[in-house]
Amino acid sequence: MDNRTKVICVVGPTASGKTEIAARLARELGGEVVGADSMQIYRGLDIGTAKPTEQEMLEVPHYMINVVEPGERYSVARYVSEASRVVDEIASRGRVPVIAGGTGLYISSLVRGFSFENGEKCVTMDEKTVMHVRRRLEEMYDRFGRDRMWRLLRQRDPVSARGIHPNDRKRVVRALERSFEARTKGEADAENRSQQARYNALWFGLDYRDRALLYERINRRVDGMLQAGVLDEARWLRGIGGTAAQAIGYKELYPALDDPALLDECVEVMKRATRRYAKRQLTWFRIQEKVTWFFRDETCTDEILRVSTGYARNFLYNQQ
RNA sequence: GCCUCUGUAGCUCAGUAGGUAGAGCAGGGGACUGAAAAUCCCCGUGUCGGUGGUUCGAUUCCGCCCGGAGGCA
Repeated sequence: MDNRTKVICVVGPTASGKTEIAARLARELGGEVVGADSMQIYRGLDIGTAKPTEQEMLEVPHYMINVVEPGERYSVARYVSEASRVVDEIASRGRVPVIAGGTGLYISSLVRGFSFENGEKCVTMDEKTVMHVRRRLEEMYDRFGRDRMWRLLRQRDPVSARGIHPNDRKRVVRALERSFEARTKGEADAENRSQQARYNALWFGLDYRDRALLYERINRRVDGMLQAGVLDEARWLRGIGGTAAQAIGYKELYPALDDPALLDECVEVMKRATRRYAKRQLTWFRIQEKVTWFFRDETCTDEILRVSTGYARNFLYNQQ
């Protein structure tokens, strides 16, 4: 008997219509939406991250959106701990958690219940120390070169080294950081992998059979963001930084803030970055999760809702 | 109408002193466990405009035809 909490997940690339489908699906099922988007987490990044509208959020409760200030650092670890509390709370009221978002790492980690704790009696570095060690390791990487750093990693944490390319500075550095803590990254990963997922999830995915149509939608959406005033958001965000500064749709526009003649070029770069991101999202969901896909150029929204609601009801009430 | 240049990958172009071709961009596939909208890895066959000719062999040389650009009238 499986008594894990049941959740519905709605995933897909940007501009595939997750927001609308998730909200309507939640309404049909008597559910509430939990966002799984690393950038919609931030307050103030509204236009560029295509957040649900006020109206949509009034019609059905939304969580994990607008929860931190842009200057703050955020992470999967924090997301999993905060979002799982929200999911449990929704379920405890007898409502259905509908987790929707495009950040694969966040949603997968939440559903599987990855633990990022290091164990109670273990040595865990505090925030300041971590950042200091990280900076030192980055300097070393640049000075001594990727091969020496990768070999060092292999020595300290062979399991992680096997899965990390020497060119991937970010991961080599992160794994080395962990190698100074009690459990290495490799050990922690293996432990997480061996556990059963925390939630019993039914996955729905949105995509286009014809990739070109998705890309057209992305291009049009970017044009729409410009009209809606992303440039102002970019101007405001530029002075803030933090994890939010990584968001697509702002950093690409910075050059145009100083020289408006560069706008067209910046917009092209922004569109391309968004297209590539969409492709990465698809790769993640196709491979990492067992998703039931709906193709938006094949099935209309109402039909998708009708079918997915049916599957979801069966999953929630008739199984086991 | 005449002269010159030009037609090669989705786009911009390189190249073969005749042995069926390669870069950049676009694009495709993949990895991913405390930064993830981040970070990283892999992937280049296309009637070389069409059609005749020379040749063992033509995308490459020659003729004609069809596009495109410029110049002269």
